[in-house]
Amino acid sequence: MDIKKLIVIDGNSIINRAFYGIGYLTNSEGLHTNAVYGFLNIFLKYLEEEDPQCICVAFDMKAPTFRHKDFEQYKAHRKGMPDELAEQLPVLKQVLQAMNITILQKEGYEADDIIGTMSRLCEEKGLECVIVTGDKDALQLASQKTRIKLPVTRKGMTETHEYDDQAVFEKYGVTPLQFIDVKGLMGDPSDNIPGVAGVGEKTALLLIRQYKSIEQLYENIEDVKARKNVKENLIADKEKAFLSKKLATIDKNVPIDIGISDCMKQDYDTEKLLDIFRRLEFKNLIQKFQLESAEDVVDVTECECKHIKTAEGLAEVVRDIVANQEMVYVLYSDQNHLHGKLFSLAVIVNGQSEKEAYAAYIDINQDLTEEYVMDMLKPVFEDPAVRKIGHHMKEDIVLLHHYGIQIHGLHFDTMIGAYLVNPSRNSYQIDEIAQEFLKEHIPSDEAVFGKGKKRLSINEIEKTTAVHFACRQVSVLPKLVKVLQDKIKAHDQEHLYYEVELPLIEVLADMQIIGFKADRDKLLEFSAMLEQKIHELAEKIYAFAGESFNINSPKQLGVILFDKLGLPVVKKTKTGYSTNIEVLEKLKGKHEIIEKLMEYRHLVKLKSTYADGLLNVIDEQTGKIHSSFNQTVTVTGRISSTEPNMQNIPIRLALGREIRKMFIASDDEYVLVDADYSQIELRVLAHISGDPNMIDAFVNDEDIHRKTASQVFGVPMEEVTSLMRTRAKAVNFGIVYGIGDFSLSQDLGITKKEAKKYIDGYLEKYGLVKQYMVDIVHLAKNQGYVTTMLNRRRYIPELHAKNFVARSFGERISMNTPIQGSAADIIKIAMVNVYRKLKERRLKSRLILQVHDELIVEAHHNEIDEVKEIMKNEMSNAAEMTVPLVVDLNAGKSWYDAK
DNA sequence: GCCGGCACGC
DNA sequence: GACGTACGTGCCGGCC
Repeated sequence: MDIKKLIVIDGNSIINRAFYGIGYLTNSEGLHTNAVYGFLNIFLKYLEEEDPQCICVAFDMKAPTFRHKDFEQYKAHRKGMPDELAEQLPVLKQVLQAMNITILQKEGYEADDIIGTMSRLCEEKGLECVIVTGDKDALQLASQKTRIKLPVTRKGMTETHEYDDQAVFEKYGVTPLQFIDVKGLMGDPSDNIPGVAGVGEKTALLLIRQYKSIEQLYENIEDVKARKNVKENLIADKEKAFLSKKLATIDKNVPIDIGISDCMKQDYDTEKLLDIFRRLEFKNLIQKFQLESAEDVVDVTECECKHIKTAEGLAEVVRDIVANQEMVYVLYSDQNHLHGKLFSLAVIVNGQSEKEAYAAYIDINQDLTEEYVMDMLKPVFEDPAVRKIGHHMKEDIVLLHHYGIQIHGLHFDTMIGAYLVNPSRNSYQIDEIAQEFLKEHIPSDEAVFGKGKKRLSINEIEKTTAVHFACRQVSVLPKLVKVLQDKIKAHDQEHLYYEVELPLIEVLADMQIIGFKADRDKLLEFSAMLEQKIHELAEKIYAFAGESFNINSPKQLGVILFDKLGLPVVKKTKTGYSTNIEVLEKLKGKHEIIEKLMEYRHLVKLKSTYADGLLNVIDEQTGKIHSSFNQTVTVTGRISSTEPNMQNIPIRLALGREIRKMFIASDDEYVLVDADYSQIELRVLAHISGDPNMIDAFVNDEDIHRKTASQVFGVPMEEVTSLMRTRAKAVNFGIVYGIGDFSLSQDLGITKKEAKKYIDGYLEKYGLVKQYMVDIVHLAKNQGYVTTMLNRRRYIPELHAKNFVARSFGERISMNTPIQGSAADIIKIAMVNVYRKLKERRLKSRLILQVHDELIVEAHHNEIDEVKEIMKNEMSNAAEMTVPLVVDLNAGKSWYDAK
């Protein structure tokens, strides 16, 4: 292979960035892994981008360098790296070794010097050199052949700034080599390089642009025109300037005995790499590198697995299940749950008396027909005395429903269990939680079935693979139950689990099964109307633009607005001009096109996401929308909704609100009853903080926003203006959602300072709220997590971040999560109780929707008053609080009318 | 198939 | 003063 390009990574600098960039990540043994993980992601990204033939990573060594000999204070005050980072350095080196990547380090030199040396070697051979570092000092190495890639964090995103010599000059107006002089003048506090007092980056750049180098600057020192004290300082600190320049100069002649050809890319040592990645629990990297196939992952103690093929075999399994009064199972089906087809199931039958525990795999085929299997299993699934243990049982309930089976006796759902133990995971797949809680590896669903278009169902893969996979999956469940039960008990979450979350599974399944009737014709009509208006608007926009283009493309729109029409650029995104609503608001009045664009955006959103989006998910057989309500997605304990998301149906703007007219009762016998909590979060806050002022407001049923305005602005209630009330409302909102002064200032279009003033004023008037905020952050820091009224828990590792942004984020979510999470607890209790009451009284009415603080029951017209009473009672009595829980009720034929 | 920009709700 | 700010889901364009 011809060598054309070398990529050289500054190991210390990149791992450092990664460490501070990724808040917190450990494997289940508590070994910190964030820095290694972040490093590898950055590393892989650049390898992909550059596709070099040669790769090396340079590291600093602990030993003093030549710079220390010149200047003993060099990096003197630098604190050693934190232990959490230090422990990851050797791990990273192991990973790199397993990847067969050359590691360069040399006593007495810094990584920078080694990098400089490698770049010199490249230049001499005429090769391209790409340097990846987080340290701007490396810019002095830029040339035609040498590019510096500098990852920077902007708006929470990592993006890369890339420099060759020209780019350096364009950005700074100095050449790469002059960059050394710049640093000589300005110094570098982080390395303890002194520089010249009072000279920062701005002044240094100006001076070097003018005088080209420190040497020439001092030759002409008399003529230097600068602020008086700058000149004085330059003269006084002359020695320091030269010393600093020397310290800042990268040594490109480090004696290393490794050449570029020694860095040739080689195959990874996959076995070693898999081993390390497993220990670090880098699951997605294992997949990305394709380090394991489904068969490799047998770490689970093999259990006896019976492949049931006959009616007699099935009968025996059923007998054993009934004898044990316990059924641990996993169902395998196609993905269409509402009308899904069951292909097979795996069950664990626990050891009873002399009989050994065993796993059984039952698949449905010619010998064991669907009807037969269902007939056999129905009594077992429906027997509440047979304890059901499964994973994601809501889907099982939905799936079995159309087979006419109602699962009873839910005993433990491992997915929900794992969620309560830690709601911050982004996946609760069986293999992942088995890894975390049992340290057992089993193949992932994706590894066996594939994903996306290529995904297969279990009856399309090889039989023995299927049987093994299913048995391994089901065999971890009993063990998971034990571990999770212990943790739930230790966390004092048994009430939350058994009385709230577990019964809620059935409620959510029912909501999904029943669905919400949608008016197809009206949606079609609405869509067509929007289509027409969008078309008209588009024509006007093209006319203003002088050409037609894709208005939906922010990229093309940016070109039109800012390049062609010359409107001022308000904000940029990572990839170009920003054209979001905030920007458009600022441009309003500057050009007629803007208002049309805003309207266009609004209509397109309504048409694509709502009108057409909803039409797409109306079930053909039922004519209803069967949203899936997920119980393990949010970190705060709220429920989420998908396909479609029923929790973001428009309400604020009149036209959008029309959409709610298309959600209707399923037939003439029914109406919708909508009940929503009034200010539930603020009431929770009043309760939790015990603030008498706020409690008073709710006990006396005052307008809380008005009251807040009166408090914060120091005027009597009746003198509160609508502007004051709006602002107070935003502050209340901010407190509830845990936003900071920045977001509040954005929301209100005021300065950050003013926003801070409001928040401070608020906390002063509600003194115990302030006390709560202080206490909760303190508590969270000490114990590592916060809890809600029902002991729902959220860990907040960000509180220990060194990075200010991450830490403040941690503080805000410490304050906010107990509020939002307790509100979620309360409405979940209410849901379970409303559902129960409707069942107990054998009513035809049924719960069909939850939107965070709102419940909708589709009520039979003979039952409306009873339903209202039930909802009101169960919702307002869901929790004992020092303030009343007020519920607003409405009934109507459509969601629009019922709200 | 994935990511970024944007926008809707609470 | 830094730094960029809740919780979600879904659509589109643009890139691979």
